[in-house]
Amino acid sequence: MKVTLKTIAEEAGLSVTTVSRALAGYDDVNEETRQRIAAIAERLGYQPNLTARHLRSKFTDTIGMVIPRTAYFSDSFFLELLAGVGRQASDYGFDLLLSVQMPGEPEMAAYRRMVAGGRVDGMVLSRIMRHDPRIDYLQSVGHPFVAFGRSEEQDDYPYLDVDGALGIRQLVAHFVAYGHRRIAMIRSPQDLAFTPIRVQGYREGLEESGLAYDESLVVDGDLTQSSGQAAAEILLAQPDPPTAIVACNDLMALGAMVAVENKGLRVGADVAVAGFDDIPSAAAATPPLTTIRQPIYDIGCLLVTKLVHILRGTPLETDRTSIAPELVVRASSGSPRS
Amino acid sequence: MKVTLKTIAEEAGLSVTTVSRALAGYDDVNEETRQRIAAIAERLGYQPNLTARHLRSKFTDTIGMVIPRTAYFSDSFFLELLAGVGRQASDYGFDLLLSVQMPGEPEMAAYRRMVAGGRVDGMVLSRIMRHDPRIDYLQSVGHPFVAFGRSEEQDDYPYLDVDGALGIRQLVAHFVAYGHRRIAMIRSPQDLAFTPIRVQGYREGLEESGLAYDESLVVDGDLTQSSGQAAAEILLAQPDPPTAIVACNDLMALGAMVAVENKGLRVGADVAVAGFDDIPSAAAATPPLTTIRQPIYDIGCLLVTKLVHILRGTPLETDRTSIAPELVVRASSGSPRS
DNA sequence: AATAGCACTGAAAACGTTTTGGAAGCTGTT
DNA sequence: AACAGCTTCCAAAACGTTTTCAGTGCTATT
Repeated sequence: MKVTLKTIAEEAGLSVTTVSRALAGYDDVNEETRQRIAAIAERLGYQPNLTARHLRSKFTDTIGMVIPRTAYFSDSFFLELLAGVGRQASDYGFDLLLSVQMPGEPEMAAYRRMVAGGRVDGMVLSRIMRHDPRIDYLQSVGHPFVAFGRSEEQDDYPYLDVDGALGIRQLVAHFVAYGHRRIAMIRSPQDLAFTPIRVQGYREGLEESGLAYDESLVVDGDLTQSSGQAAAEILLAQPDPPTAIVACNDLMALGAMVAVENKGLRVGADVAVAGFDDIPSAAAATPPLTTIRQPIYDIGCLLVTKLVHILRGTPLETDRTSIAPELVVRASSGSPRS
Repeated sequence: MKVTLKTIAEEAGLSVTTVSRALAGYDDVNEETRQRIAAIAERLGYQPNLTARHLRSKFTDTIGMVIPRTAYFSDSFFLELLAGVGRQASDYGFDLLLSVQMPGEPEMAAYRRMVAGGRVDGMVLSRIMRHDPRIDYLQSVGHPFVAFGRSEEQDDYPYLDVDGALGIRQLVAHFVAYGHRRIAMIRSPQDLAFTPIRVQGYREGLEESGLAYDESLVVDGDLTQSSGQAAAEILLAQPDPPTAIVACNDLMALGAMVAVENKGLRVGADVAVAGFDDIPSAAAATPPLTTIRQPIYDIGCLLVTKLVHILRGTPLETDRTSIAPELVVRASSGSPRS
C-alpha cells in the first residue's frame, strides 16, 4: 500500500497543502499540527516520491556522470575518480546517476538524457577533448557542470586541472639533472585536451635546459600499454636513440619498459623511463616506475565540491583551478650518470 | 527554451496526446502524421522529460545500488563490482543510481529513498548480512532486487553466491595434501552471511580429512589487514601453533603474512597462508598469496542479468545461483612437506 | 464598530508525461 | 436509412509533489 501526502492528509483531516508544508518545515503551520502530521507520517512510514518532487521543484540532488564503455570500464582511472566523486557527493547529500556508454553518439545521447531529461542537477566530466562536444552542449543549454581537465580551445568553463606542463617540465629537469641529454616523449592522442599541454611542457623543459627539440624523439601512442611498447621500439631503433623516455601516461610507460628490456637493455641503468598518473601498478612494477602523480581520488572530491558550490549559487572564488602535480621518483629513472 | 510535447503539438497543430502516441510508435496514428511529428521533434531537438515519464509510467530504466561509505569507498571490491554492474546495465539500456552512505540508518534511508521514492526499478545488494534488514525491507514492499551473497536465515530471495564452503573445503584439502595437520582459520565477523558458510566449509574440510575441529585454532578478525595480523599473532603464540592459516579474506591473509614474518618465520616454508577473494594485491604480494578467487566483475554482470530478467517478468530458470570458486595456488602455501 | 494585521489553512494550478475512453468522420453492409 | 467497423485523433484524468494565492477566524488597534 502506497502512502502519499494524500494518505496523510486524509488521516489527519487536513489538506495536502498543509501536510506538504508541515513536512517541509514551513513556519506558517501550527506547531501542534506540524507535530501531529509528523507523527502520522512516521507511523505510516511515509516516504516522499522523489520523482514527483523533482518534476515540480527543479532540483534532484543528483549528480550525473557518464563513463566511456571502453574495453574495461574497470579502468582504474574512472573507478578511482568515481570513488572520490561518490564519497564527496555523499557528504553533500547528493546521489550519483551513472551511465556507462560507448564513446561518440551513445555517449552524447546519455548526456542529453540526463540533462534535458531533468534527471540531474549537474554533471562531472572527465577525459576532456581538445574540442569537446559535451562542453558545447552543456554550455548551449546552460546546464551546470565541472570538468576534470582544461581545454585550450574552450576554456571558459569551470574546471579542475592538474598542471601537466609543469609536471612534464619537472620530469625533464629531473632527467637532465641525472645527466640525460636525449630525452624522448611518447605522446598521447592529439584529440585529448591534455596532450598539447604536456607536449608544451616537454618543449619548455628542454628549452630551460638548453636542449633542442628534436622531432624524431616524439612518437605517438594511444594510451595503451602495447602502443607504448611499440613507440619505444621505434625510438630505440633510431641511430642515436634516447637515454630517457617520458610517456604521457603510466600504461604507455610500462609498455616502454617492456620494449627496453626486450632490447636487452636495463630500465633505469641504460634507459630511464617515466610516466604520468601514478596508477597502482606503477609502484608495483619492476623496477618501480617514476611518474607524475595525479591524486585522482582527491580530484573527484574537489570536482564535486566545486560543482555543489556552483549549484548552490555560491561558486568558489575561482572557477578554474590548476593543481600542481607531484613528481614521484622511483627506480625506473635510475641514478645520476657520470 | 524548453521544448516539450506541448511545443511540438502546437507547432504541428495537433494534440499532446497524438504527439505522445506518435513518438511512442503507436499504430493508431496516421503514418504521414507520425512522420511529420517526428520531423518536428527532430528539428526542435525534443528530449523527453524522463522525470515526468517516470512519474506517470512506472519504469525508470534505472538500477540502484548503495555503497557503504567506509574508510575508503575505494575498496576495490565495490569498485570492481560496480564496474561489472555498470557494464552490464549499459548493455541492457539501464542507468545506475548510486548512493554512498554510512552503514546503518543512513544506508537504510538511502534504500527507502530509492525504492519508495520511485527512482529505480530494481536494486543490487552486496555484503549480505546474516539477517539483513535490507532484504526484510525490500521483501516487505515487494520491490525487485538481487543480492550477491546467500543468507542462511532468509534465503527465499534471488541471489548469486560463490560457494564459500566449497572453496574453503578445497583449500583445507590442499593444505592437507601438502602435509599440514594443524590448520587454523581467521574468521570474519559473525554478522556477515558468508561467515557461517565458510566456517562450515572449514569444519567439513577437516572432517573429510579426518582432522578434529579445534576451537583454539579459530580466531576472529574484522576483515582488515591489521585484524588479520593480530589474529595470526594470537595463533602463532599458542603452545602448539598451526602450520597453515586460512583467512576469510585476502586482506586478513596479508596481515597474517606480516605476523608470520615478524615472528621470524617464512611464509610458505614455515607457515602456509591463504586468503579468499583474489584481490589485485594478492598476486602482487611477496610471496604471492594463495587464495580462492571470486570473479567480482563477472558477478556484477551476472547480477544485473538476473535482475533485468526479473524486471522483464522473464526470470531465469533459477533464482538462486551458486557458482564454484576457483582455488588459486601461489607461493604463500609453500610446497608439499615430507 | 470598523479595520488592519496576524496565524493558520486550503483550493487549484503547475510540472510533462502516459493512458483511458471516447468521438468524428469515413466506408461498407444490411 | 440505419448500423457496424475502421481509422485517426483528442479531452481529460492521472502520477505525487510544490507553490501561489486567497480565505477564514481571531486579536489588536483606531
